[in-house]
Amino acid sequence: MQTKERTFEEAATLFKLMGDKTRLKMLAILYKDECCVCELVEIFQMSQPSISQHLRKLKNAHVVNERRRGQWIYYSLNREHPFYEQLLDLLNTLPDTQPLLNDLQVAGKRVVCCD
Amino acid sequence: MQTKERTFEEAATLFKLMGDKTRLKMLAILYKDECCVCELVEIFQMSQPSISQHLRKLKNAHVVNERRRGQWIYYSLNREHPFYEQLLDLLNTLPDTQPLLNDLQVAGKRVVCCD
DNA sequence: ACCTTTCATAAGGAAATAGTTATATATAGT
DNA sequence: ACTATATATAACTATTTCCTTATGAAAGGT
Repeated sequence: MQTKERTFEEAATLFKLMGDKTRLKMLAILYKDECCVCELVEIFQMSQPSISQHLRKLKNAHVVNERRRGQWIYYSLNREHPFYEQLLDLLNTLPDTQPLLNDLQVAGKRVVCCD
Repeated sequence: MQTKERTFEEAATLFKLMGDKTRLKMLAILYKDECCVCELVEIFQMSQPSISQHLRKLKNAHVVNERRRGQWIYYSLNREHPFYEQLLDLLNTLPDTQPLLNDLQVAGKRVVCCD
């Protein structure tokens, strides 16, 4: 799975981001589909600021993108990230998070927004 | 690179260990060759307790093995770790650490020990 | 204009982290 | 037995991390 090389600094920064259970699961969820903040709040059952702060860290590292759609701000994996492919490989080794999104849908908590 | 699945907890624990620059570099070094503590102290120019504490964390997570040879205790990657192969893939994307070991050799600081 | 909803940011606190120095333990050599 | 070397552990400190609550800003609906 040889990809581009990088410094220990860069790599450690990325691993540190993935070293938090919440953020890691968050990435696994965004791998399935982009999500807005309130959906993640619902999934994680954590305070909204906490979710926002995790997202900000991921955004600052260019691991995720944000885009506003009306009231909602959607986050998604950044496909332009230099180690995006490698990230996908890692996320593939994690439990499937699709059920979480399905549960959200069933509970009517999935935000539907057509822009 | 599909390997075994694991919980977010397990994965996050491993990534957290790799999220520290010193430990990550340490793993990259052990990927090249087993090392004793004093060699790592020499390479990192850090206090011996600091090195030992990092190694203990890696050992507690079964990422590395230790084995005593006389006065020295050698650490090496644990090939039995459930995600050893994946770890190798990741370490392969990092800068080569062989020069560090060569420098150590040249400086006469490489511990030679035949057991 | 007003109110509601969504999200971000600020401020603060508890816990974890990574380093230090000091000390203890284990092995080797004399 | 004594000394030297290698390593581990304990105790401490400074910094970082992750959460909380409180507040502010942006957009939408009436």
